[in-house]
Amino acid sequence: MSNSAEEEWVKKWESLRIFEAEVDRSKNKVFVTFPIPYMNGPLHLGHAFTASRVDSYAKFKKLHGFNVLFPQGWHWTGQPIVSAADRLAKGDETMVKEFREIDKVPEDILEKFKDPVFMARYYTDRNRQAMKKLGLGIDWRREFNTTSYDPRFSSFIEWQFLTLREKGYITKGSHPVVWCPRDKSPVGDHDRLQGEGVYPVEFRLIFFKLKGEDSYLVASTLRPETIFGVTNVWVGPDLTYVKAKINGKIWIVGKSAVERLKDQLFEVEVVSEIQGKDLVGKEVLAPLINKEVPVLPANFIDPEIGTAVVYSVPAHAPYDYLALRDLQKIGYEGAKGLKPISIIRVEGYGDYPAVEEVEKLKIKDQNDQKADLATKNIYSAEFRKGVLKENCGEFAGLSVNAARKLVYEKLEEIGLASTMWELPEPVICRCTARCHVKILQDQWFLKYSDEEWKEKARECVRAMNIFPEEARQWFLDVIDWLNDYPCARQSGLGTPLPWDKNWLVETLSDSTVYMAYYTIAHRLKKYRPEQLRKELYDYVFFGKGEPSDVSSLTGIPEDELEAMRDEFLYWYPVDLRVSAKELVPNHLTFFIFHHVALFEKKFWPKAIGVNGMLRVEGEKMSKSKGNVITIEDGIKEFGADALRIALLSSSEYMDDANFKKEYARSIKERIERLIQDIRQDISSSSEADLSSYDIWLINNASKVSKDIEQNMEKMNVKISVTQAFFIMENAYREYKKYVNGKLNLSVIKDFVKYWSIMLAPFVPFTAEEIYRIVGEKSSVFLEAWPSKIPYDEIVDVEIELVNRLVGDIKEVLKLIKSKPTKLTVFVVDKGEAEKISEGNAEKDKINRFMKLKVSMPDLIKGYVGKVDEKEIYIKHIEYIKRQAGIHVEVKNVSEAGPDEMQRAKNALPFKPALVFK
RNA sequence: GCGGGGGUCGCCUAGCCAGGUCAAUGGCGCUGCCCUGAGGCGGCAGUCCCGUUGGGGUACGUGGGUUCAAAUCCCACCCCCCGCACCA
Repeated sequence: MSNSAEEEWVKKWESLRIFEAEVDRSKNKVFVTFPIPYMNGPLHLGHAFTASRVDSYAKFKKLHGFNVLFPQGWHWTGQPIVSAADRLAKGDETMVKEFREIDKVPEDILEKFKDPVFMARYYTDRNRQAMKKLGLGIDWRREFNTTSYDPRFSSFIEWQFLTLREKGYITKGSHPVVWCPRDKSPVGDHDRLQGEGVYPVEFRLIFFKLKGEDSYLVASTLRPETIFGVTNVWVGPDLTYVKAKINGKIWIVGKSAVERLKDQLFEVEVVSEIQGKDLVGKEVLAPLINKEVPVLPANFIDPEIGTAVVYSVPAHAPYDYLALRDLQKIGYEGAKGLKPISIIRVEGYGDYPAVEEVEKLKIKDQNDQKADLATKNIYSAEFRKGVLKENCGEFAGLSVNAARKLVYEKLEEIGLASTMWELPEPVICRCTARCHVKILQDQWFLKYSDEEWKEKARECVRAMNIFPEEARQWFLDVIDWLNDYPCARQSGLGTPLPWDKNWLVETLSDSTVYMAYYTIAHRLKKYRPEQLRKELYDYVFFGKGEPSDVSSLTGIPEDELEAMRDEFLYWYPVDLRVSAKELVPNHLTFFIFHHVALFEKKFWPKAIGVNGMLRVEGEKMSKSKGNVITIEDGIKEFGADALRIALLSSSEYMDDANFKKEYARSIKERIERLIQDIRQDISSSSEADLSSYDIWLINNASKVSKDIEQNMEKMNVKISVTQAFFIMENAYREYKKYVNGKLNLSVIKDFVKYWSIMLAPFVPFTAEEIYRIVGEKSSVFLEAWPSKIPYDEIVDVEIELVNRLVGDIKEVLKLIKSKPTKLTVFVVDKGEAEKISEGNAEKDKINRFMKLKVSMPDLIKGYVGKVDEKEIYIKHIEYIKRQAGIHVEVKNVSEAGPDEMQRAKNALPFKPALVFK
């Protein structure tokens, strides 16, 4: 179908207000939602995939007489739109290129993109068009965007957060983040040049008192339990260290650690600087074991990690062993006599795992990259299976895992340990600065760690329908795992926190209960934002207060307030929300948390659908790969309906979907051919008496209709599309073959009309087109789903038997080499069939028949001996002849001549014998 | 590492929850024939191996097990994908 024909239908739906949802208490309602997409670019096929699934369900429900609400809003909250605008303003070439070439933004528009709000508005307009063209049945009157540029929506977010705070779900606290010291902001994964997936971990700081001095060399480690194997302490001879007063002690740490310690709320007062080489040679006291060990030089130390002081455990740490070996190789005096001390027993290694690994991997020295791998191997083996040896005092016999915690606690107790956050691997910001960990203070958190809150969320998940079922456990796991979440930011777009206007409600937090806002969004548009006070929402959502009071407070008429309350009570809860699986651990779970926090149980979400991620030609879509296909382009190339089928039938459950252009193209052609064929068939056929084939055709529609009903209830859209489109098409083609082109007009009209309705949820435009061909004038969406199409099983049995016979004939014809001109089909005599099926015949025959029966479909199994097989074949003799391509006659076995009997006697019920001549 | 999902006949994909109707669905590709001036489109047939009467053999990541019977259930292993928090 052409794009312009599709657009005509969009206009028609709008003029008929087909998808505008009004409260109607005579009908049951269904409220479905698709997450608001972020407006920093055009929507792509990933969005189209999920949105089409939602839409199919909505339309399916509508055809079942439900009053359906499917609204849509836009997400503007957050940093990326602002960042993109900034980069554009600075003339960032790759950014310009992306906007021009991938997003296809016209030049005159692009110039204005340095204004982020302009950009968001522009994409919102474009994407609304794209969604309309895709045929989504959205009630556009209820649209909004999520920032202060939509002040009505902002008033709703203010209500939400004030209410959450009142209920005790918001707290203030501090939190470690990956921090860029140059940008002075947290650095997420996507903002990094290097170090993706690196997160803060806790490094233990261990204090080694300098002999004869009142200061401590502070070593950092991930493995405090190894203190029992310490042989020396390493410093970088060329690095600069400082003496600093921290928490009442004098610490000696790398100079570059000072800023990091300060960012982690340590009060640092630098006293003096000291060179690493001046520390070398001193003696320090290892805590807990009270052993004097020397300070030695090493060059593997990264001054940007930890304190630039490392204590040495050469038995279990490859770098330590290598550094020691390097010193001993050059005959370094201070390293003489130092030997690894084995303290951990671990399966797969002897006493000195570090030595073994170094030798196995043939590591040259401490500058060899392979030492990293050796370290990882030992770390992981010892963590999982290691046990502390007898030389570890009271910790002997403990697992490494347990000892790590206990040793640290003991050290902390005696005041000789502390903790700092650190990045285990370098992280480089996009601005090229090296990042470190900063503890942010005075952050606002959503208390997802709250056990009572979690329990309510679990209760909601347990009661909900979740499609597919596998996703349920995932939600429960996420709820367990979830911790307090910082819900406000200081940059980007959004709604200011009502009680602390320096902060903006962040993007995953302001998109959790907006579905409630949809119910009244169109009514709020009549009022000024300042009228939309907390009391209004309290009344609409909680029924709190009197309409008269709220009316005098807000200036909104009482009847209008009641109408809003009515909308909410009618539409809520959300009956289905669908998204891709990437949103399970965040957005969808937050959606649950906020609902159970704010609303009473009857308004908790009813169902969530989760689908896989969409790939294009087997690859993940990304701007850098340049393989992003926008909805606009997809529609232009394939048409909305072909695009929808290609997407909807690309995956089921949580499997990743794969979009292939070639496939979409073939669907486009099929749709066009289908419409053409139907048009032609209807104009060229005429009325006739009802035949078995006619009934068979309608039977197919009947079965498909029921199958789709069952599958759509479980959000199994792929199989439903297959049924509605492919199975129906195949049945139709098969029918034409049976009747040899002589279609029965009223039968195909019925069939096609049923078909148009069954297609409507999936390919709305095609459905309308076909619906029109059978002579209907308005819209297929005003029809009712054909739930009660008659079904005649005996006809299906007939056709199945005929098909089995035809299949056998073809198989034999393929095998025999002679060219027969005539076929006689010998059918078991009627009484005989019953006897065999009752087990009253020759043993061999019964055995063969039992085997045959196992391989029979249930459909025909029950009819053995109960239908007149011979009569059936005679009835369909024309079709059988056509398929066989030779003359065919049907006889009973008892009618076989002597020359035929040898084969004829092999006939079984539902398996006639074939004699070719 | 932790959690979730997967591995099916050249490629993609159905079936697995409720074991027999499974040599296994559909599409693409490929082969032959028809249509066409030719090509595309379309139609028909075929596409694991063997087989002159509808049969047999081998197959559903690998290796075991349960069962009269396993792609389907159980166990172990290998491999792939997706999340893992200040990011939408």
